[in-house]
Parts: sequence; C-alpha cells; structure tokens
Amino acid sequence: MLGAFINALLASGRILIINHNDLFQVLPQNLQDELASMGQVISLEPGDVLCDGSEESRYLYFPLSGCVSLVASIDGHASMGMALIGKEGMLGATLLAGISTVPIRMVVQEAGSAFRVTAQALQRRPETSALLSEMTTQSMSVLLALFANTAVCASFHALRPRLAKHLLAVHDRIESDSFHMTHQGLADLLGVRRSAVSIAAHFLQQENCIRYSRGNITITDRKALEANSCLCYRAIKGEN
Amino acid sequence: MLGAFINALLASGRILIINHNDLFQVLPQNLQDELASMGQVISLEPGDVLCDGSEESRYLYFPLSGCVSLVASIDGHASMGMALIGKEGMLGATLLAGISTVPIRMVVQEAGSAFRVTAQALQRRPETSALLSEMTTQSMSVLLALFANTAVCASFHALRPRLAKHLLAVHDRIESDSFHMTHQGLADLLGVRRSAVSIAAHFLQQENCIRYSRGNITITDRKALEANSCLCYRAIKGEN
DNA sequence: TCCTATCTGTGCGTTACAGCACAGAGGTCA
DNA sequence: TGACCTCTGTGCTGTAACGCACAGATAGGA
Repeated sequence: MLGAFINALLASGRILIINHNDLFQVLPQNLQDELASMGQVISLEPGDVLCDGSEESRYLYFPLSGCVSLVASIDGHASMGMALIGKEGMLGATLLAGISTVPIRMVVQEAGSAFRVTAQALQRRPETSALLSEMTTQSMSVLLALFANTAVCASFHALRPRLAKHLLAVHDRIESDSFHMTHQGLADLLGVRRSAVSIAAHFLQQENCIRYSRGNITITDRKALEANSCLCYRAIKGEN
Repeated sequence: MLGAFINALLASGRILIINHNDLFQVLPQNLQDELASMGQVISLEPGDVLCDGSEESRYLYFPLSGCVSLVASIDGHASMGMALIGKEGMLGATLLAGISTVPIRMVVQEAGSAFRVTAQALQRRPETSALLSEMTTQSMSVLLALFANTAVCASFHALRPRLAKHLLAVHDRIESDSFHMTHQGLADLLGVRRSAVSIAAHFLQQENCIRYSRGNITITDRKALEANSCLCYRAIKGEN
C-alpha cells in the first residue's frame, strides 16, 4: 500500500523519490528523469520473493527503503543468506547472464519500496544501456566480495559475532532502531539452528546491545553491538 | 619454462593454442586470431599469485591448462578457497570494477599455462570490447554461483564430502589422474585443520577412491570418489 | 475470555572439528 | 650414510553447534 502511494506521487511528478537509492543520486538529473519514466516504484513486503533463482530475472530493482537478502540454498532445503541489499545497492544484475543452477533467491527482509525497471527497457537507449552495463559490473563485483566474506566469516567466526554483524547490517539499511525478525528468521539467514540463535541473542540482550520480544528487535546500543560483532562488519562497510 | 616453449610456438604462428580455453573455442576464427595477437601465453607454476586482491587486476587470464583457485581471506590470515578455475573459465574480470576491500587472491594450484591480455587492449576495438563485457558478465555470474555454493556447502556439509568434491574439481581441470597437493594445501583451501584433512583423506584412501603419498595424490576410482562427494559437485558441474 | 499459534528459553546427549602435540615415515641433500 | 626437512598418522581435550524435545510466555483471534 505504501508502494501504491509512492507510485501515485511519482506519477504525479511531484517527487522524484527514486533518487533515494544511492546509485541514482550520483546520476545527472536528466538521466534520473529518463530512468524514472522507464519503470515504477513497487512496495516491498517482508517475505516477498523478487526472484526465486530458477527463472531469469526480468527486472532490476533499486531499493529505496527496507532491505532484501540474497539467499543461496543447496540440497533443496539447506540455505543461507549471502548478502543484504538496501538502498545502497541494486538487485537483479546477478542473473542477467543467465539462469544459475545454484538458486539464489531475493527475499524481502524489511518492508520498504523499490524502483523497478526491466533490463530490456534500459537496453533500448545507448545512454541507459551503457549505464546498465556499468552498474551491472559494479554490482556483481560488490556481491562477489560480500559472498566471499559471508563464506569465510561463516566458516571461521562464532555465531554470536555473526549475529551481531547481521543485525548491524539490517540496522544500516533501515530508518528505525526497531525491526521485525524472529530468531527462526535469523537462523535461516545465518544457516544455524533456531536455538543457537536464541542463545546468542539472549547474550546480546544481557549485554544491553539489543532488546527483543516475539519477533520485534530493537538496537539499544549500537556501539556495544559493534563491539560484539566480528571485524568483518567494518571490513565490508566500505564495500557498498 | 613450459610457458616460454608454448609462447615460442605461438609466436611462430604454427599453433593457435589459446583455443584450448573453452571460452575461445566458440569464437569465430578471425576473432581468435585477433585476440591471440593482443596478448601472450604465460606459464602457471603452483603457488604463483596472479593477483593478490589488493591491487587492481590489469590482466585477464584464460587458463589453457592447470588450475587456479580464488582464495578469500579475513582478519589477515583465515582464508578459504572460493572457486577453482581451469580452461573452462577466465580470471580477472572480478576485479575490473575496482579494488575489493575483501581481498580475493588468485593462486595457481596446478601447473599449466594461460593466455594473458590486458583489459585495456581489449577495450581498444569495438568487437573485442563487446566481447570483453559479455565475458565479464558471464564470468562474474558463474563466480557468484560458485561462491554461493562454496559458502553453503562449507556450512552444511561435512569435511569428507567437501574434500571429495574438491579433488573432483581439480581432476576435472587437469589432464592427468595425479597431481601435487599436500594435506596442508587442501586444508587451507577448505578452511579446516590439516589433521582433519588427513583423517578425511585417509578414509578416502581406504575406500580406494584415491592414493596419496607425500603430496602426490592420484584419483584411482573416480566413480567411488563421486559417491563420497556431496551433491554440490553435480550441481555446480553444469555451472561452468 | 479462552483457545491456539507462534515465539522464546532451556536442557541433554551427540558430533565434528578445533587446537595442540608428537612420533614416524619418506624424500633430499651433504 | 647420515642429517634434515617435509609430510602424514594419531591421540588428546575442549567446545561450538547439532538435533531433538518440551515447557513457558505472549499475542491475536474466536
């Protein structure tokens, strides 16, 4: 519903909200205008699957708020969140080159909105086509670094710092200090048992880093949370 | 020294060995010839670092034989092999878009040779420039799938099947059934202790899948090795 | 208000691997 | 031949997380 509202505003020409995405902000105004006319703003609701990895992604998404996680899975069930993308990035470029046999789903984590445009539309005009290929390369390069970090971090770091890192990553991408996320949801993204997350989260709460209750998590002390996260968090902050 | 020999052959115009790389084989002959004149064949020796991740990769590498692993690291020491690239792929595209703060090194695992060319050279001509961007996108897309698989596999699968998977991946990329690789080397790529690899390798030897001694590994029963590997192996075979 | 589904706390045996240490075996070089 | 180095086997304790199970707490709907 938020999406429809934003869309109406966009259509009315009174607000160019798509420049809420960092990638758009750096573009010249005329290019922003042109892009805005090529796609539309949609709303992102938690659990929405923008692309399930088995089909080719027709759309590019530029989140304006909220965040989306890239979830990789094997054996049909074991899965893990590889990266979290918010308004600092884009989605969909990953699958331009064809369908991957290793399915990577794009799942909305926190509600928000995104500007959506088809790759086809961008390819029609030389300027936007050049822009597309540049953004695509850039975006995939960032994802490679994020994926690699996630892999090594998951192998070497304990759950607690990984949890802290993930919570910080979410916090970076939303406006509020609170968001909705159950222990089970976190466990799925971190690739561990729910009970393990409960223990780690309990500790972070005792340390007054966070407060949570029935799926509502609040970051109460960001500095303390950073102190409990692994060094990866700082390492990848420059990445986006 | 093998590289120099190949290079001499190439220069002599008597052999167009660069089409040993699968990506080249599909190109029209005139484009192959043109590309061949733009770069040179180099030899790959185990341990060679083609790019250490801290500098921008000036070259693109198209392996003709042997294999190269992409190694990601964190905290300065903990590291893990994210993907193995042989003559089915290319290297260097990953870092075209800029320097990554998550360093990914390209380390030669098995001796061989590669065709090397600067991105700059390819960008000079429209045909090769278009080819470059297509190969880049394609290559990064493959890497994303491989990275994701490595991450999830490392999180959910036991060491033994992962070891088997890795040995199969090496076997796929070299001519021989034997290759040089110590338990310590495998441990570094798999992100585990050397002693854990020793135990897993010992088991695979008892199962008559492999034989090894002082760094020389021989695949004696590929089918049996496949039976001991995780399903990931089959999943990613279609990926390259 | 009660019922029910969801979310969280927690316990316990099991397992895989960490982390360390040392011994023995097989090459290599003097 | 002997000294040395590298590679592998193996043993030990410690521990993080698995896998499972169940109970208590909370929210939301009937």
